Amino acid sequence: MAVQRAEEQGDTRSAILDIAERLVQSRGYNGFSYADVAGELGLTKAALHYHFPGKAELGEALIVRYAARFVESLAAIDRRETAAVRKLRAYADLYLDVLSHGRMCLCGMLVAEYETLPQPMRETVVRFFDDNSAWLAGLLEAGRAQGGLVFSGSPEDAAQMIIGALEGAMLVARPYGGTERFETAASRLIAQFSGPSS
Amino acid sequence: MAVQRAEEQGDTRSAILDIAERLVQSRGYNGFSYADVAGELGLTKAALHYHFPGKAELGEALIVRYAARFVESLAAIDRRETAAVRKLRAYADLYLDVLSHGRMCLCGMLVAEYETLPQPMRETVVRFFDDNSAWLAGLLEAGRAQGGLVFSGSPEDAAQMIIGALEGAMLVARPYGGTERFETAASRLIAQFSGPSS
DNA sequence: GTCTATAGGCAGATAGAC
DNA sequence: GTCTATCTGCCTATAGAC
Repeated sequence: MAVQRAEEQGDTRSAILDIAERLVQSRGYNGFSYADVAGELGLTKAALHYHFPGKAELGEALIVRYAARFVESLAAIDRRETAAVRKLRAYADLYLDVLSHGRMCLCGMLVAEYETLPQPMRETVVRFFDDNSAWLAGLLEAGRAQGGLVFSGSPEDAAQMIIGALEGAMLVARPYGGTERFETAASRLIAQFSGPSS
Repeated sequence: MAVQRAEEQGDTRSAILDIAERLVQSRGYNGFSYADVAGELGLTKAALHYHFPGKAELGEALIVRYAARFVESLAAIDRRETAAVRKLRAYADLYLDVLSHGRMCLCGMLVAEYETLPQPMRETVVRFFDDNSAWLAGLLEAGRAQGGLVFSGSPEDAAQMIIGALEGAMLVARPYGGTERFETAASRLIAQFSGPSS
């Protein structure tokens, strides 16, 4: 059955991505190896090279999938929430969900190792932040127009500040365990953009 | 001359630390090697092992020196500035100075790789953040009492939020080059703690 | 203090059988 | 698709000469 073969192929590829994603999010791109992934999956390193020619292609695929899921999550927020403050909270909860699994944001981890990344990975990581910034800036601008959000300066600058604050809060929270540190920081951040009424 | 020998010994040791520090701040602990340092210094790898038995000891020494210098910078701020808002600005400028050399905060980089670090390095990295948090919390508390700073919640929570925001702003700013992104984010952050008068 | 030489291991990657 | 076998290179680290 061609369908089942395709599924199994997709399953192996997905399984590789799942394991590699977790390893990168916890140990970094330079902190994991093909041997690590193969060992967990019960395959050999050579089998991995069939699905991904090299570590650079695997890394690139990781970012592409992660970014696509993030974009979908943003679209889901737009469908689910109407109030700008609630959208902002939902955005922070995306980060919280990652941290609750003991992980760092994939792109936050990779941007730390930026200078060691192959060029294609660099560009895709930066695009992740640009996409996030654009979505957030749109949200902030609309929220200010509607009166639900209050802040000074440009929406773009505010968006970049929020992204940095959330990434940094995740980064520093991890060694302390749990999500308390992040949640406290995120709440304070959101409160700064909430109007006096809410 | 015993004195000169001691100086030269110290010089080599310092030179190793200088190069290794820059490499870790730009490439990460798992992104540099003894060969990199030895190559830049014009020595062999074996010579490095005379000064630092292993990579773990070198890494530990890096954090200890970096943290000591940071503590000294905090003391200098306390001597130089009186207004809490100006101290806060000076604190952010410590981060800005690092970024202006194209580097990430040493401990911000290491905390990303936390799970791969030897235990002694882990503890020293966490202590860096605890020390920063304590100094900042004291500053915030005094500033609020004197009326120069305005914020809600505990000084400790606010301090942790500030540290995370500054580390994250550095992290995300690097691939874009320059310091503009960081400065914009830092200014917005500080403004949030400034009273309406200033 | 620094060197040469070398050990032992793991990295990413490839060839070819099945 | 996955395997075994292997390659080349780099890694951290050590021994011993100078």
